[in-house]
Amino acid sequence: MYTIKEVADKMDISEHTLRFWAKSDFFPFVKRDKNNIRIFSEDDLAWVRIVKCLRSVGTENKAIKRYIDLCIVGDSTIQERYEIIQNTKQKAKLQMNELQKQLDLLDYKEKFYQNLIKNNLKDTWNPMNNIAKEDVAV
Amino acid sequence: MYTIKEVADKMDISEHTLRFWAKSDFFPFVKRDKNNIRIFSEDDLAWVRIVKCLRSVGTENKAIKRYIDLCIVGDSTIQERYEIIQNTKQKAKLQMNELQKQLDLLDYKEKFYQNLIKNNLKDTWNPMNNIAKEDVAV
DNA sequence: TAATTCTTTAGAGCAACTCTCAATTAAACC
DNA sequence: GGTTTAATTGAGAGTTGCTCTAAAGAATTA
Repeated sequence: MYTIKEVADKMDISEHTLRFWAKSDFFPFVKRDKNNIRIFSEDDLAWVRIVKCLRSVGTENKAIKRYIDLCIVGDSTIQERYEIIQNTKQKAKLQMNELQKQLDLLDYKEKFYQNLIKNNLKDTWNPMNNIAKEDVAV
Repeated sequence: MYTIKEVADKMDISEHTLRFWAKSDFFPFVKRDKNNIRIFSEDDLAWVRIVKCLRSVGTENKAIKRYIDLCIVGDSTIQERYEIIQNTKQKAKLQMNELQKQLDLLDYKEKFYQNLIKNNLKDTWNPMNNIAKEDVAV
């Protein structure tokens, strides 16, 4: 059993965000103690985990709520939930490819600056051509 | 030479976003034609590319503007720009790891639902335990 | 000439946080 | 027992980064 702060630390999500998510009905089964304090069970942590997962691959909060509502309905929604997970996975893979491309560009940039520094070169940039020619590639 | 729409198509960024970035002074060298229409050169595209890169790994717009201003200053800022790129690359790598973890969870979820469907099983979820036990792992 | 298309700017609207603050309660200290 | 300290709560204001709308002005097309 965890307080919201413990969940925040454990899952690396801010308390503010967890409260915002709670207010958005993302954790419909979290109980309160006699002082109205939220107490997360291990099962509740699994909900936090899937919400964090969906959110961190860009799923809109409205769609997350939809998924949660489907879970609550039960068996009859298994197929739809499966499709949501499939589509989300597909989106996440595209994000991977995109992120790798950006990493490649950062890599190129890093080497570009390394070369300038190592050889004590001047940046060939000037206001007339906007950017160093060597810097345009990739 | 490209209009903003052509840049939008070419770079897969919305016109709205490009205009917002332009208003944020991210493209200080884009010229206008006699009708005040923005004309992006190939060099300007390189700026768009690096802005897109920094943005898509989560760099704040204020920090992007700082990087651009450093570029404009010229040679004396090469070291600082190098460090920005290094730090950004590091951040992007962490994002890769995180994204891979979320992909792993989606993978697990996908198989979980596949199994339910294939074997015509019922979701063991019920309101008393919040979530299917099989669904808690990872 | 009129309608349509494209671009422009200003500014409203929106999603998803992020932060502040006052109220409540509990625990720790004097 | 009284009081400072710490944690949690909800309401609501503020922020970031878009996203969309609307009106104005050219240019192209019918």
